Amino acid sequence: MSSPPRRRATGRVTLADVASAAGVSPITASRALRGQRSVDAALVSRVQAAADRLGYVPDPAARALASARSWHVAVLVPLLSNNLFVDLLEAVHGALWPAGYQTLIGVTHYSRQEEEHLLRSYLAHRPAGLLLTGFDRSDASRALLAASGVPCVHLMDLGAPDQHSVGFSQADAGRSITEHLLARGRRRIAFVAAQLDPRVMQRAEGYRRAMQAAGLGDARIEMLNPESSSMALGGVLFEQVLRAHPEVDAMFFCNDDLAQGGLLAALRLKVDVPQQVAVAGFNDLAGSDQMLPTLTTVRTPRTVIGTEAAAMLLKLMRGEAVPAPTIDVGYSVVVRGSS
Amino acid sequence: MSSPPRRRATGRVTLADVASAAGVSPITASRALRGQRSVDAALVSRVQAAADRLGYVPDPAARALASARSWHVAVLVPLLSNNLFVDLLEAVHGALWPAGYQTLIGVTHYSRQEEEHLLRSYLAHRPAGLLLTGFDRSDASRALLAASGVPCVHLMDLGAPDQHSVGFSQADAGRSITEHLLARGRRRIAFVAAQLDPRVMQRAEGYRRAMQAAGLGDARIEMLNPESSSMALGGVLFEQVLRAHPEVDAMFFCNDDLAQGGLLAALRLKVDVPQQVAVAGFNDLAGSDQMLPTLTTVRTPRTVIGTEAAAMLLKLMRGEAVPAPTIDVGYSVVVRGSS
DNA sequence: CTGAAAGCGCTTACAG
DNA sequence: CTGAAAGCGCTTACAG
Repeated sequence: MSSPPRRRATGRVTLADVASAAGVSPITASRALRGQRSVDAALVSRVQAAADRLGYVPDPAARALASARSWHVAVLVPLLSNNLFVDLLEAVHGALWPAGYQTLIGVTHYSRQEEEHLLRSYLAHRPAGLLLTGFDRSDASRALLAASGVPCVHLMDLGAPDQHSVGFSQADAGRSITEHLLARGRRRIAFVAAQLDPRVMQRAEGYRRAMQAAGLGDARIEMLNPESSSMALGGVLFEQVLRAHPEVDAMFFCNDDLAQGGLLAALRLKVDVPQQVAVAGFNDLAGSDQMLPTLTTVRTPRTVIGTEAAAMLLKLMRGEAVPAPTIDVGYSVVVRGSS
Repeated sequence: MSSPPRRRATGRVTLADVASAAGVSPITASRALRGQRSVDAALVSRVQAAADRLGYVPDPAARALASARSWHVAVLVPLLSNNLFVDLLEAVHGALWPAGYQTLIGVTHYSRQEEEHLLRSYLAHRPAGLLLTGFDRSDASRALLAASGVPCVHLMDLGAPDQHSVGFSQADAGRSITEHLLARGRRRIAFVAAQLDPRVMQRAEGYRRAMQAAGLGDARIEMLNPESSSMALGGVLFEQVLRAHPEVDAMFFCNDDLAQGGLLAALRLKVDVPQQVAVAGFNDLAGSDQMLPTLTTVRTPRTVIGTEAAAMLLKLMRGEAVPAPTIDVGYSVVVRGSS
């Protein structure tokens, strides 16, 4: 005497339901729905119709388990409170979603440890791909990545040819905006920075190179503050620089939020910008074109970075070849009223 | 003659590996790892040790498939480019992550259709819970939600008692800030808005009630623009209002980014704030305390909303009772230099 | 081009 | 308190 089958029905419309409604086997239904060739066109449309009629939605968990892969792409960014990364994420999502991938967002707060923790967790989900900001990570993170074999593209910065990356040279950009200030006749140029993450320090390096090349290596003034970047901090630093170095005739802030804060502090203190001191920022964030005076800055093409990185990752996930491991999207100096 | 078993090994350390290493059955290992009572303490530590030694990471897909539930919580917000929602997300994530849940972020761009699409997709993943912004959604979305039975908490706004929500009265907040301007002696108060989403329109309603109550119902001036909110648009609207209604002595902008743009336009146009026209915003976004003059606004406690909503959802997901379906976290009027 | 069988890695539902 | 069996819903690998 056999007992009745123990069922654990979830009420879900399954592939088997679709298959029997269409009068084919589950495998054929699966292949038809996934658009695999080698299925008769007539069958495909019959399966498609049955799926539509029944309101079939594939179960991602079952799919992931059976195929040992998923349609998740994890994107790790340092912060969400900087619009830069939001723009990046929107672009990534906009490119990945139509291709059927789901974007998982992780925030590292510029911490190697948090990144490692997130990586471990996301990797357990067998993501189809990974998008990481920059190259600064722990050895353990690197090992996890290598062991996972998950395709990975790095954002914002340019890496060695053995790694995939889409970005631009942060150092060159820092050099260019400094050269712009030099070309405007400024000599006592201060570099003012917060956060001090690796990309900020590369901009610092660019600043140093430009000053050196102009024979002003000795005149370098750097105000480096490890706190997180904000308009309020920008105002504070603006004052500090002027107090410590009244001779300063220009300030290059490592990020626009600092620069905007600096510009507002200048208004408050009635420091004439750009007459007394020119001001430049970095990233061209929202509002920079609205300031008084409008802010000279470096426009960083994060939307392009997001789109191109997603496209590269899509290729890698499909096992296709990518033309080049590194895409340099460049940057541009936007000259406005503050310099 | 039986053929060899067909294996599809993924190289993963599985629960079975842990179990055999610990000398117990997979079920016992599973229970031990999940911290279920009814497992001998000695066994628990043996299993734990084996898991640690082998570097076992549970497979979320297998877990989701077997248990018909997941550890995903989907959060749908209108935008990421408004810091308000970023703060909200950080708070939600901060409360959910330690509890073992993974936050999936979806962006609706204030579109009912996009929300419906996202909902359909996320629901296929059997999320453990859902966090939605506001109450404005399509009938199809409502039906999907109801049919899914997934616990759901609504953010930012207060709903009917049959729905779970954490927020505050947008209308009351709009009324309060208008009353503040009235108390300062302003009479020709303009309401200036963009985006025009439901919460903005509730603030408009609060403005109207306050004006009505002050006997100024006829003096209402409303500048409603459906474009998305930005500092640049705030500047444009500031000018438009002044041109169309030179008698205006105060402007209540529905969001701080607009108000900041208005303040900068005032500087540009040399309109004296607050002497000639007072300015108020909404949300107390980054930079509002840095403007010249500093911006009077409504501080909205989005971090509290995120934390409380996550806590409520956690209870619902565990099947626990919640004290009340609605939590009103309130708001406060922050009076600064612009009014 | 199509399908019967087996398996992915876990947990539920029954037993004892 | 512990376990053998079955099942979750899909896809891979092998046949034909």
